[in-house]
Amino acid sequence: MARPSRRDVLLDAAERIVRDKGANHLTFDAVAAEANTSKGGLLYHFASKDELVAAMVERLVASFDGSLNAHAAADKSATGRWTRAYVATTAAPDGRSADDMTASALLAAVACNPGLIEPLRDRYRVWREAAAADGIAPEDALIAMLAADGLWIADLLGFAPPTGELRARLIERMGQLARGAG
Amino acid sequence: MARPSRRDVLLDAAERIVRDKGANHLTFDAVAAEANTSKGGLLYHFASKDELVAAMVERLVASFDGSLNAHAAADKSATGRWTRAYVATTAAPDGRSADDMTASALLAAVACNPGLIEPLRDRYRVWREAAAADGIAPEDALIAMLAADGLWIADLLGFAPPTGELRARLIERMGQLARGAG
DNA sequence: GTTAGTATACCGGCCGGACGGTCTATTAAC
DNA sequence: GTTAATAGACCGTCCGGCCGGTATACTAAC
Repeated sequence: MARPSRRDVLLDAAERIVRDKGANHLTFDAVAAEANTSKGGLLYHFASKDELVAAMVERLVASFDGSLNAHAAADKSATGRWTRAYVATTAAPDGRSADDMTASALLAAVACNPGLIEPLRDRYRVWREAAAADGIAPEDALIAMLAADGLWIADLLGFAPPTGELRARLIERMGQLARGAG
Repeated sequence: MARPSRRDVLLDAAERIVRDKGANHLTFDAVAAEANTSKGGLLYHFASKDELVAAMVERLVASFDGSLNAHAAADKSATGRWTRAYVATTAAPDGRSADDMTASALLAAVACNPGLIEPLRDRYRVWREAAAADGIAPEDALIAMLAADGLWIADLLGFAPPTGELRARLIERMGQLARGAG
């Protein structure tokens, strides 16, 4: 991975702030300090707070889409491919919970300006369509995706996220649904 | 227990603010104005913002628990009872759900002070235990619950929430899982 | 039944600090 | 020397929280 651009460094800092201190502590001063830069330098790259948060969301969407496509491309079976790719991208196996980076973008957006998640909504429409045309029962594909989202939220907010063997069986079960073997 | 109604009026106002304007617009001034009262009067009931948000979370937990127990009590079959109760409480049949309270309290807590959702975490541990001892495969119970959460999030954030017949089939499918007929 | 005392509920001005955003100066790169 | 990038002082506003004061209601002494 090449040296991250200044933009990415700043976005990383913003995400760390949200993760460690909460979305309402996402301020220019805090982000600049976290990134060891100045407010002016930060403002040069993101002219407003909405712009900063929008960039966080944009990066999250790109990252998720990339992972989704990679999983789908590596999947040999066509049946339920996109559903499996979605589940694999969203639901972390164990230990390492869902990546805080994507969570930060989402939390920052809903706290700061709910309209900023519109790009995510657009992508969701596409992802759902892909899963609906995946060759398996649409409601099975949907259950697998929604359960993956639920697991991600449970990890993120600490809502008794399943661990160990139960988690493994859960993810295996989601895979079953995505294979049309519900 | 009969809480003083004024408290509930103020909490209702706070929820409306979060729902209509976003979590970062939840201010004392805004809540007081929304409730047609004064900032001082509001501060009399909630000495700090954390206290206000904590009360929102507390009310949400009580409400959810009440609905959960009501559904469970009305369920004739013991097998998968708590799983079904959880799904029924969380996943709205169609259209808008009565979960403004959950959404507002959760968003406010996450934005304001993530530590304030601790009571919710505690309850989740209990809910999960109930579902795990529900007489059906634990991973099936878990999938149903997580999918219900995922559906709720999709509704809340507008992530292509399923509607109409697909949604009906989805909820029916969750019911199947909760009956042990996965 | 009036008076004094006390508790509850509420009002709204005010302060200090934080925040989003602007502006000008400075440095780095080529 | 021009441009990209960074620095940081500064401004107006907003926000959380405090505080002095008011109104009502209840109690009890006399």
